[in-house]
Amino acid sequence: MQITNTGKIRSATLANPRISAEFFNRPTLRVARELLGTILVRRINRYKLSGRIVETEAYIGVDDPASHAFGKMTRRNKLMFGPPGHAYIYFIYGNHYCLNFVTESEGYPAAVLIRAFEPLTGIKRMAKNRGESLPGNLTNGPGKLCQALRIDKKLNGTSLDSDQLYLVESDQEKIEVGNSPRIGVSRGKNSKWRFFVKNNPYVSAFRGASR
DNA sequence: TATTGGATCGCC
DNA sequence: GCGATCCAATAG
Repeated sequence: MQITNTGKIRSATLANPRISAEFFNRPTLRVARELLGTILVRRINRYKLSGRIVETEAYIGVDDPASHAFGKMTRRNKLMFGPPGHAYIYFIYGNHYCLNFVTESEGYPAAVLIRAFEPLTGIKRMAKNRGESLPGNLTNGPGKLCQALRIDKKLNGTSLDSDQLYLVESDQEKIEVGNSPRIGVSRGKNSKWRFFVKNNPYVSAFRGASR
């Protein structure tokens, strides 16, 4: 713990530790599960937006037919082949961005999609970014989350060591985790690679598909 | 160069 | 349940 010369405790020393790139250099299913409950922080200038991750999905290897990395490396997916602990962001359906974190060792293409988080700080600003007032409808879906946090292609490839986007450990008690097939995929429906915090109201809305 | 379909969302 | 909207990948 550091004390400044005015006797104040530095707030940085009180903050929970950051999650390092090593956390992501592990099997993707484990990373996807263990990301639940951690805190995602987005800093825009001096503003801090943060929330607790409550829903993720894993995309693993060139044999996963639902993954962008299915088959081979392309211009879009090449970050998935890169080093772990970086953001992979893509644009989809002509309207939305999706945020992923690259996992596993360099050369093996895998990532975890962040589908939803529970807003903690900067909620008013997230609401403004979304043009939406209902707190439960700000970040309960991958496209909504990116809109609320102003995440777009400019952050593609950002390291989680950066100050714009990073993760910190949470001190919350244990959570109950559920899993299911991934949402919105046309192939790879048999793999139950979606993970979510049970009974958390900020998990994405059910859409006929799975839960 | 043209075509096709998508890790979504909001509204009908 | 459906259309918006545009980019990336693939086929030609």
